[in-house]
Amino acid sequence: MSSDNLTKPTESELEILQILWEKGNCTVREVHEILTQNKEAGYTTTLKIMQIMHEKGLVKRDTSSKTHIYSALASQQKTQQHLVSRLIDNAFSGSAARLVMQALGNHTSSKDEIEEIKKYLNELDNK
Amino acid sequence: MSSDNLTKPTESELEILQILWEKGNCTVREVHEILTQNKEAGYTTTLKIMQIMHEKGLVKRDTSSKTHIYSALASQQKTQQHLVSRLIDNAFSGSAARLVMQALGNHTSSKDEIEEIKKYLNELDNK
DNA sequence: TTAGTAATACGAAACAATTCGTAAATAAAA
DNA sequence: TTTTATTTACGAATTGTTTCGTATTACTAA
Repeated sequence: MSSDNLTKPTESELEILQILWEKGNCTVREVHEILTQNKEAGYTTTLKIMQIMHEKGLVKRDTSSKTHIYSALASQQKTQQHLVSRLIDNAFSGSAARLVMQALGNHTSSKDEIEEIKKYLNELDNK
Repeated sequence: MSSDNLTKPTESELEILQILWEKGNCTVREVHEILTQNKEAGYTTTLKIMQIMHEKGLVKRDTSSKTHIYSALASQQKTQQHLVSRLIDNAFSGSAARLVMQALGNHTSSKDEIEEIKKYLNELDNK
């Protein structure tokens, strides 16, 4: 499958994708500024990874001006779906329920969030 | 932190850990047989990975007889917890609820599983 | 005892991801 | 125009993972 690349970003690539998903269009500089709020990294490192992401088809870029503008090509929905499925298979013996309970148990979720999930479960029932 | 290794197994290591979590004690041969039900791999490859896991402290082994007996040292619970947290931070902007819904929406979960999760959510409410 | 089988140990090759130095191109400022 | 700063491009070093060939050791059966 040629779309394999689209769903298997590395961790560094994921960090960048998250920024692009949220911001839409970004220069390397903008992405780099956000990245380095949390961790150390050289500018050319960020640049290189984004160039590789372009080669892989994870992002597209507008090169009409000297400073290129990047945006995500990999869909947030599909990427998340793929990562979750892999984790379920990989570490939870294929049981989505076990992953869900692990996720809810240890990440402090607000009452609102829990209500939302209940609503969601009821909808699943009615199918 | 020295326990970092315990919670960041590679994918190959996770495959093996899953087997050890389920079976308890295993020889390399046993693990290898199970692994190769799903994918190709040479015996010495499986062996090598298990040896590295031993160096890293992910597994322990009994070497009193020629055929070594391996078992998991990394706790299933802690490893899963760590992986889920990372995924939530990494790909779901920190929202456990979003991950949960993604997980439930795309993995076909049985009615029993869904009931179990509902029960679990109600318990969470009562805390 | 000898031949064959199955195990471990070890090292190195192959591959992928990350990091960064340096050069070249472009644009902006002096 | 000349200098300075910013950007891209490229290549190479580093690190980590996976894979496997080969040697050695121990056990089993002929």
